[in-house]
Amino acid sequence: MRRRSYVSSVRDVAAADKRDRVIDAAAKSLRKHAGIASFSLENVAKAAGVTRLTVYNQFGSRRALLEAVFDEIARQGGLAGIADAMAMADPRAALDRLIDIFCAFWSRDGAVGRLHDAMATDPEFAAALVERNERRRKAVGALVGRMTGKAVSRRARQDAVDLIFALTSYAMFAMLRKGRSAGEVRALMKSACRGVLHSLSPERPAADRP
Amino acid sequence: MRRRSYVSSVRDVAAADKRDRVIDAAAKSLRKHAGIASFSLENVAKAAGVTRLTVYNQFGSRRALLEAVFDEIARQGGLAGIADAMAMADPRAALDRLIDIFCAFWSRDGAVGRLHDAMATDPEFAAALVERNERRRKAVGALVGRMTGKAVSRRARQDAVDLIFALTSYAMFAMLRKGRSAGEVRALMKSACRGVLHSLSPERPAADRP
DNA sequence: AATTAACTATACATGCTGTATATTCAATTT
DNA sequence: AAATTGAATATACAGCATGTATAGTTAATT
Repeated sequence: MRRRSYVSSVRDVAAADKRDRVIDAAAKSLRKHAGIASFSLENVAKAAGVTRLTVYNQFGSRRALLEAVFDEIARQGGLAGIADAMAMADPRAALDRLIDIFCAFWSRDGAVGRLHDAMATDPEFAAALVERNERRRKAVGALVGRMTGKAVSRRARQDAVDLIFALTSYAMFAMLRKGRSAGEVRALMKSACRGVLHSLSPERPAADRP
Repeated sequence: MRRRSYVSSVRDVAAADKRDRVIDAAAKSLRKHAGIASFSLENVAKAAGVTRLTVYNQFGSRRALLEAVFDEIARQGGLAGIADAMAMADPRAALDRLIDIFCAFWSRDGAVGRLHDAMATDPEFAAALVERNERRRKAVGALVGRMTGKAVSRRARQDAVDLIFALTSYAMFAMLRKGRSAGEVRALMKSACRGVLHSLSPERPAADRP
């Protein structure tokens, strides 16, 4: 029974500190090991110098820890620049900027790839990441909307948005990464997106029409 | 010690039969359950009416069973048409045909998606599937080669091949599937691939050049 | 000085993969 | 017909994972 309340201070700081240590250890483990399969709370706890139970006290579940790791990486990850990009006058330049931002994010930390792998085994975690990706989808949708006049059908616009969303996904980044520098991947992504937009634009030259 | 040899007949037939039953049960389990996480040899064995040990006797490991399921689906999957497609005179038409074939394959059996999910947790299984996908990569490479003259740089050709390979992957199919019929996905994939090839072709109109 | 809350130690339930051993039993071989 | 073979079984075990439960420790707060 709780009769006194006991709020904050040194206690909370120490807990937050330990929490950070656990997240760090988890990220390091994801970065180090080859597959998500070898990621376990046991190893993370050991690496962080705490008990496995402490991890449960802090995060509640494996899934919650993974989400915390993702959010921490996202927090440090330069995604703040998105607002600036969206504020640019030219929507095409803004899309290029978005691609820069997300490619930097995808390549920033190797743990990101493993977190995407975790989507395969944990549907609820997958839903959590999908939800976080909606921000990108919305951004792409807004930019495509600004680029296309009313001559373009709703359907064609939706196709373009979905295509660009897929082209700028982590899955696509990972597929194109093999044999390329990060810069080359960025350039290729931009080129591919331009191609999508090109086939959409009403002022395309006659030679392009079917 | 073996002193007599004892070859084939009713025994082998029964074993092959049971093997098929196990593969069927595994495919059904993959189709039914939401995630690859709930796929276990225990459940498969139970569903197939055999012991878990029988599964091990037949396949040796969880991974080998998954590979067997994939190969069985591929065997029934209409991939035989690839040779015909490659024999077509027009490489662009051939690519369209390839996209039809692979989209049909991706959508044929829901288990295919779960098998791709299994790549995340089992690197060796992932390698096995990647190896099976090389056939598609080679086909795309050959078609792009036939489409491009020597005016196109090796690098640009490689970019096009990788982009089309990625655009025709299961991952892309799955991403575009949401909110679309299989036919719409096919059409969208074809359109996207045409866009890639378009930006590559030397006889493109002046308006397209940077 | 009493109380609170985070952390720990330990144990347990459950489920998975993979290996080992002994046994059953129908099909084959001699 | 009798001996032999081999797939399938029954049963057990080791190892590792997640998640839960209980009781104890310790330092900050009231």
